[in-house]
Amino acid sequence: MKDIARKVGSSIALVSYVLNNKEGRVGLEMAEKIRKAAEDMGYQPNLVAKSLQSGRTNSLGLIVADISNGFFSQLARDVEDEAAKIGYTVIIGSTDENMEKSQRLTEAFLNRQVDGLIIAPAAGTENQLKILKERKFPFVLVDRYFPDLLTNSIRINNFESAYEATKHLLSGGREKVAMVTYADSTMAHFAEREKGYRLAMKESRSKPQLIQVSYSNMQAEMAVQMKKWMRPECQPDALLFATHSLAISGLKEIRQIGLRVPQDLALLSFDENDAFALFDPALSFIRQPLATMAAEAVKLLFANIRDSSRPYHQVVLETELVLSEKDKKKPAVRTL
Amino acid sequence: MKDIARKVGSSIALVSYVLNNKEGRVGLEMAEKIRKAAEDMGYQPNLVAKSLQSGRTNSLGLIVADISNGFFSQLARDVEDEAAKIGYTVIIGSTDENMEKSQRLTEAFLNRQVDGLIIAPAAGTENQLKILKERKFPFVLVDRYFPDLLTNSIRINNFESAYEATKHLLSGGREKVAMVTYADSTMAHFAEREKGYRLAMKESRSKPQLIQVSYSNMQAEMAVQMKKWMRPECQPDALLFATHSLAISGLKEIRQIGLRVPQDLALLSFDENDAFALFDPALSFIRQPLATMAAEAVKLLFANIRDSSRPYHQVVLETELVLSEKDKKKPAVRTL
DNA sequence: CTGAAAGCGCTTACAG
DNA sequence: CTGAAAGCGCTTACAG
Repeated sequence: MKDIARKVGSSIALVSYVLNNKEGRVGLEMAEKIRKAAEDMGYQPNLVAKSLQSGRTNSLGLIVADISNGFFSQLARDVEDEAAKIGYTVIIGSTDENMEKSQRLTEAFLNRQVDGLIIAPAAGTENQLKILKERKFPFVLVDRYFPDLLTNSIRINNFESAYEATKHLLSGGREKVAMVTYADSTMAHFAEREKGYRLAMKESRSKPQLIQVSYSNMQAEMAVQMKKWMRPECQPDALLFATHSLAISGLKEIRQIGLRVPQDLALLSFDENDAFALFDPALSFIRQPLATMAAEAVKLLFANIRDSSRPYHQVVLETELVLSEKDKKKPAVRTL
Repeated sequence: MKDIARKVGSSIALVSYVLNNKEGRVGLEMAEKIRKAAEDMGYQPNLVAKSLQSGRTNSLGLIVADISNGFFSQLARDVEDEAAKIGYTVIIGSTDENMEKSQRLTEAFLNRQVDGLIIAPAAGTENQLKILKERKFPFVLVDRYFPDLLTNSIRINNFESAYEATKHLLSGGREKVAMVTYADSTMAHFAEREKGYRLAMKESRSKPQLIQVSYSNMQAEMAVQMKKWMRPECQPDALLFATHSLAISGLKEIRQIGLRVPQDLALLSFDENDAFALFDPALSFIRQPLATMAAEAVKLLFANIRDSSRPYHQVVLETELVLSEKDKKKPAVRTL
């Protein structure tokens, strides 16, 4: 800008006005000269300087468990596209479900002066969120949330989704439907999925059975659990997976053990994944509306950025039970 | 910093020195007071101001085709981890293989004053890269590269990988190995994969056969192509997929058509994917060393940032042919 | 219609 | 050992 001003013999202020299209104030002739010089010299604004001045960076932080996880990478992509529409850039960080990493990421992003955060919070991060609330810093939770902490949030109807999915499995003539979920998870969205499952089981007078593995040692524990449960004398006849990661991990073991699907075992999972379509038979699954989730998250966040004392909004989205061809056509019959 | 200075009754300069541990110059007593005040007041540095002053943002831009693609999301995760080690934050953008989007992203990232870029360049973006070169802006290409444009780059040995993979398919008693790749792609890495395939075919006196689909309309074209080629009279007995996206798309059609793997068709793909392990039989694949790729990319970029006239480095990494159990045990026999 | 000046939050030579 | 000052590249009241 300094160079442009020197070249056309004006003040830096005028250059700023023209280049920001605030030129009610600037002479037409001068404006034209400035625009031309800027073009010729290939002027590109320094957004860092702009941010320091304006207090806004037009960037937002996205904090997820793991960006290499297909669920979050798709969400990230959708957030990227939504953010781009309003001129925002996205910085991404992965917590690995670890409180300390979450804390570090949050601080790093705040220091970088992001205008807001979209967070799929890790377990145990309520306090970090509370502090953000107290500071009136704009953020929106996605996927997960804390029932006791009022914030902006986007989530799916976890309870109903799990309930319907379990009902579907039961309606196929299955009785011993087990749910595969995370051990020792305190996250409300998993608890709700479990509750939905339990209610459906209760209504059909079946005994609920959880198969649990830890997040950090999933595959090894899945191997142990599957070997333990998939013996003829106690074997479930259907499994509901709480996430696609659990399903993929579980499918590997099921394949290994040599169980037949759906004869021995019917399967249904939360989330969508290429592997589900390619498994034989294709898995039915609960599709989350990720694009909508991203759009709503960005919308809420942006509204919160504009008005930091805006009331909290909670958006609950509906899922879709996507049945594979085989699941649609032939209600399963236990053949064991 | 101003508040801290006022509270302890020092100048802002001193606060800066102490908080940046450059305190050979500051009295011990004063230093201690400042540190305590900073702690009490919960001081967090404004990195935007720091960046404006220093001319460095400690952030890097990662430009890929699509962050929701498993290959790139894993790469992004590895880059994130490597960058974090040296205090860098990663901004991610997706080009959708589109030149204009690539241009916009590059400009946006430069305006945000990223210290450098890691780019999986889209076709036709040589000129954008040339401009970066002329400006001596630090960047590193990953995955793809342009043979006629000397830059920092990390890539795999595409030619040899495809050659070995094709050899493997041929060694199983197959003859009509076809390669599935992108139509009208001008990217060198795909050309090299094709060359490796062609050489292996030539050496075994087999006729090469390409099956090509476009990136933007992959699934629909894959359906057409697969129906066209997978008829008994002309059907290949093995397929080499140039990327995991092509493989997943192709597998869906193969499943649809009802071909038996490996009896009718042996399969092998570049890249790794959960779906490969869960397909029956599990697919053999060419594993790219993504973590190493990310580590080398960040290392090269960082060296380039420190020394912008550093000579260009080209790193070529080796891949690993990962054979599924079935591929290892029984060499396939044509049973059609 | 235009310019000089202050300021965003920090760093760092410079002078004492 | 410490403070006053200039400056990073921009924006925007203010005064003319």
